[in-house]
Amino acid sequence: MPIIRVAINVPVDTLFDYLAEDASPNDIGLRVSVPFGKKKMIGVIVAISASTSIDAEKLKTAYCIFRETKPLPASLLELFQFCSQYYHHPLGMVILNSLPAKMRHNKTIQIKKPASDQSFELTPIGKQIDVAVIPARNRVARRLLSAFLQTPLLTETQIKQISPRANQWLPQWIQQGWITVKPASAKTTATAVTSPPVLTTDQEAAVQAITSHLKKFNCWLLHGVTGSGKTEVYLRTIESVLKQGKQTLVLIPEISLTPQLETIFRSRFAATPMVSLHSGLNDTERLSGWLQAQSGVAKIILGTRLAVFTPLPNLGLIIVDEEQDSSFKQQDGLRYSARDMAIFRARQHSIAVILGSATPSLESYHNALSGRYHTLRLQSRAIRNAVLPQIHLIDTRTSKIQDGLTEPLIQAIHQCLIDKNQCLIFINRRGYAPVLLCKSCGWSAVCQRCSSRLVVHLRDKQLSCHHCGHQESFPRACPQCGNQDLAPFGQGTQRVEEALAASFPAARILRIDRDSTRRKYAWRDMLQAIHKQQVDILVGTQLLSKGHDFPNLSLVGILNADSSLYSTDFRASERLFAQLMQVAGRAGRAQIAGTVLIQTEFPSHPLYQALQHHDYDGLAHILLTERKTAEFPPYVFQALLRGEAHHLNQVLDFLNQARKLAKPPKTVELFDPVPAQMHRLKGLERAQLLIQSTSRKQLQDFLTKWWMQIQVLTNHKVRWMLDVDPLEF
DNA sequence: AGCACGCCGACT
DNA sequence: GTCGGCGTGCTC
Repeated sequence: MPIIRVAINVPVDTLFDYLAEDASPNDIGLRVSVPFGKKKMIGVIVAISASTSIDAEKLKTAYCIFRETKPLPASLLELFQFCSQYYHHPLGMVILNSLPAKMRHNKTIQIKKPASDQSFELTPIGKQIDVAVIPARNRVARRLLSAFLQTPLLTETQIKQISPRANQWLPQWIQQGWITVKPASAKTTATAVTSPPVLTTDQEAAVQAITSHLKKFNCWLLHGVTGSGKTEVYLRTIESVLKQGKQTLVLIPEISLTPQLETIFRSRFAATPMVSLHSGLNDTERLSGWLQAQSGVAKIILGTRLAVFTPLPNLGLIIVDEEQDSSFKQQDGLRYSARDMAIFRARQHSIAVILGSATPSLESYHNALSGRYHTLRLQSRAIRNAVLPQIHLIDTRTSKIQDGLTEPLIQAIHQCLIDKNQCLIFINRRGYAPVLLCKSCGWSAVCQRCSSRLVVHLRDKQLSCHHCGHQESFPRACPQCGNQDLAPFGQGTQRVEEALAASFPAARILRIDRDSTRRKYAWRDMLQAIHKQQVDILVGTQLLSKGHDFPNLSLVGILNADSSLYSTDFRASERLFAQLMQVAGRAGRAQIAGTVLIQTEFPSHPLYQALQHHDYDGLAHILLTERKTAEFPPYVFQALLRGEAHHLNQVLDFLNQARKLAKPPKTVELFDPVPAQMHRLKGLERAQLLIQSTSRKQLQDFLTKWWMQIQVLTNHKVRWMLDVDPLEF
């Protein structure tokens, strides 16, 4: 009887062998129901074999193989294998976590017939029905009828958008003669197809370059400022891939931007089946999208990072939009980078992958400089000939600050309100560890060993390096200028909103952050309010920097950006620049010339200088030089051994034990265990140990051996894991 | 991850 | 005597 080798969602990196009477090599990649301990589990068949090393009495028989869906293709299993090895995460967990929830249930999948997407039209009888006829408690029915009364012709998709259960009323209404069914072909008249714009020279060149090399692996770094028309390049390349009958995978960051891009894509490719896979979907919707992708029906797959693991039988192109965005790296469990997995997939299939960004990650930029990636630049703003925003710096050492706002900024807001334009106040309120800073010359305390910034520990008047563990005591005065007024840096920003309200009592102020957008339709409602000009001043944090066009926005004010300038995280400057570029891009996209005002204590800092001149390359070179001398990525490859337990000492002990076990080659360097930046999280103390090497291969080989050694060192008090290419420390 | 096994202390 | 605490080890 054949033996199947099954990957199961358990935290042990082993495959489990089972007897399966009816198994054949065609079943590799299918789901299988198996007995596991006392439980019934679902797994995925990854291999088939005639023999096994497992004792005959231990070997059990699989319950059944689920054959109602197509198996996962071999290339996808290969991707999982790579992912499991590279990130040191059990294969079964990698595979099963990538599947839609319904595929993880130990049940057969009910494949519903594909939606015909027929339309329904209100009849003359229907037009005379008053909404009040429907009992008020049938809220969905009322909404549906009012929708019909507004637009007499609705497609099934549109009806589903009103409510997933809205279609339950359709048969009844057809019987009552309120509505009639229209065949699907009638639909195209309802959606207007937008005519593509004329390409700029840069766009033309980019499209030309990519489309003429679609059938071999190439990584294209599409580098263009906000508004330079990256989306149009995506659309043209996709068009070319569609002509070959192939699928395109489009990965986007984890933000509320999905619907916007989806709308653009749908209106351009109205006749093309497209699915979008993001966290807003319920289990049924996700499964349906996934199945359409897997069957090859869906030609465009738009999704967030998890979508990189979707089976795509006919993949022709991958696009990673906003490639520098940190949400492409998962921050718990399997800590994979969807961007890097996308590149691996493109290489597997010998196809093109486009990394799009206005401010590429230094890793990608470095790869482009070294020739591993090809750069495509989009220089000019393509949209309506809009000009780049004017960026001005307000020196907070000379301008008086009141409740976080300077006089010039208040003046500018005032003028903006008079002109009946909208303004955005961007508050950078990320909680960074305090660093020691000289307010007169800008000197900050850095570690001699790794030039990472030292963190202030006020209790014992010590400075410590969260990279290598080095400790030293407070200096009495600034070693650079002798100033004795050294203070921990980083202030709260709570009072800014109140101050704004006090200064502009007549203005309508809207605060946008995690809390205020938590409610389901909050974000959508807010956007509508902004577009209808019901808001004068927007106050926001990180969330606001991305994506959306605010056509009436003419002023952007940026507060408290300096704290990231002196962060202990070596990537903070890179992130700040990307974020400020994005926020600045919000201003003056349409007819209005935008102005950006940045309040800072350090107006001559290279980052602000680069920002003012829209000079990404200038800053990138400075930052890369810093990274090179400090031996930080992209010049070295890193991994973290992370541990968490109830007491910090348990974690540190564990990390020290692990460190003792390690026999690293010369090229691999291990640092001392240090507490994590967020060292208390959910009641657990977290610490980590940095491993770094100039050779990715040697780092990997070392990690693989070390991982097995650590596993023997079983310590149930400490939960641990490896984080390869970490972004957060 | 679950779950069972097993070895110790505090109870009716 | 046994109930249950969680440290340890296994799951094909």
